[in-house]
Amino acid sequence: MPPSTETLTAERILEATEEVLRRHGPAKATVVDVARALGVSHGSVYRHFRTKAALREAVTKRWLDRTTGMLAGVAEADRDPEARLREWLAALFEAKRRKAGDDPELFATYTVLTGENEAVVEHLTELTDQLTRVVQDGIDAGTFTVTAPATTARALFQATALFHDPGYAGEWEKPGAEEEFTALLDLLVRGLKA
Amino acid sequence: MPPSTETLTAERILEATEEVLRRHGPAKATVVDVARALGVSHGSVYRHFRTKAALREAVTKRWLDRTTGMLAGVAEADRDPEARLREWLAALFEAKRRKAGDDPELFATYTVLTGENEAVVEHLTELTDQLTRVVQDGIDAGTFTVTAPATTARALFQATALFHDPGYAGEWEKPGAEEEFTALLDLLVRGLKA
DNA sequence: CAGCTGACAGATATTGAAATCTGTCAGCTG
DNA sequence: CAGCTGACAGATTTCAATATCTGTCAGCTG
Repeated sequence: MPPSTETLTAERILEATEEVLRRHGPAKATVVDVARALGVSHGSVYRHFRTKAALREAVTKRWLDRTTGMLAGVAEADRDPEARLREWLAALFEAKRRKAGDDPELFATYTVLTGENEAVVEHLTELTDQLTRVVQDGIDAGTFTVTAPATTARALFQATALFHDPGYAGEWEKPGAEEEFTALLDLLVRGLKA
Repeated sequence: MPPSTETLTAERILEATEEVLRRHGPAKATVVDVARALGVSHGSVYRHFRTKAALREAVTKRWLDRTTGMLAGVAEADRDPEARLREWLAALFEAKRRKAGDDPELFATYTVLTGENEAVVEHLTELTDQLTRVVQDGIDAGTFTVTAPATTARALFQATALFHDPGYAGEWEKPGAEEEFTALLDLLVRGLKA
């Protein structure tokens, strides 16, 4: 609507794309819609993003990076490793649950987007790397008695998939979910400390 | 094709339905197809199953019960609880992986069917009940030091979702899958024995 | 008369023609 | 001339007409 006199930047296109996705959903959001929202021709959008897929990937990466950044803070906090591990996994669960609960349609939109992207692979790698660092610290501190931090971190991440994989979003608001998460976390921490 | 002279039974209808599902897939398999395969009118099928959904549910239940029965044998074997637990989870993973690998289309068909049914809830309950018995035996034998067998069994089942939930079937044939499964199982068993 | 048939109404799926979208590019504009 | 436009070809989506399916039931058949 606002034809705007500002220069057309990748950043402005990404913002407009998010808005169009929010309004129309992943199936109906078109590059033409994005151009219209910016008051430019769709050819201009293709000057900044080679394909529609590249544009969607960039928006997805942006969204995933917000979570990654938030969790990095929790992972690096200067506390004892067990508390940090518990806090990190709880923060991941809580962040996902909040997003899914607050705006289910937008969450569904991003679930579709992450499903069609390769960007999500890097994201998962980054998250398990953060977890690996926490596990390593726990080993160094003598709290955890496991030997392979990277393998263990992957196992922890996979074991808690039910509480962060978007495919299970429907389970997150059920009554016993919090208790089940705690029970699982307790079992895993027992395993780490042996 | 064979109009058959035998009586029309629920069992024969279920077999024909499985065959039609195998041939046409879940989206295109119709009650008319099933009737045609049996050489009867579709009205006759409705004499045995009130709705198409009921028919599909019966076929699904049948399929799920095969796995449940197989695992019951593993769960009841007279061995030490830790070995039984490992064997049970490995058998579950192996059974799913084999089904998905041998006939991906049929597996996809049943994945759709289980997704639309309530029958799957009972199935999951039955499986966690089997696991609970193994955990209980482990506690009784003094091998496992956890306290709540049912809660722990649910945690174990959820933690291994990546290796039995059809949604992750694509991961099962990847190179490191077996090692990741073992790593996770080791961590969980450590937790049980504390 | 128990069990099956086939016609029927309303719901759902298929189809193909028309509309829209993606990605390109020659040329316009400031 | 750097950046934008708008027309275009081919791919994809939409939409409405048509066909098929689901579930019922009155009546046929052995």
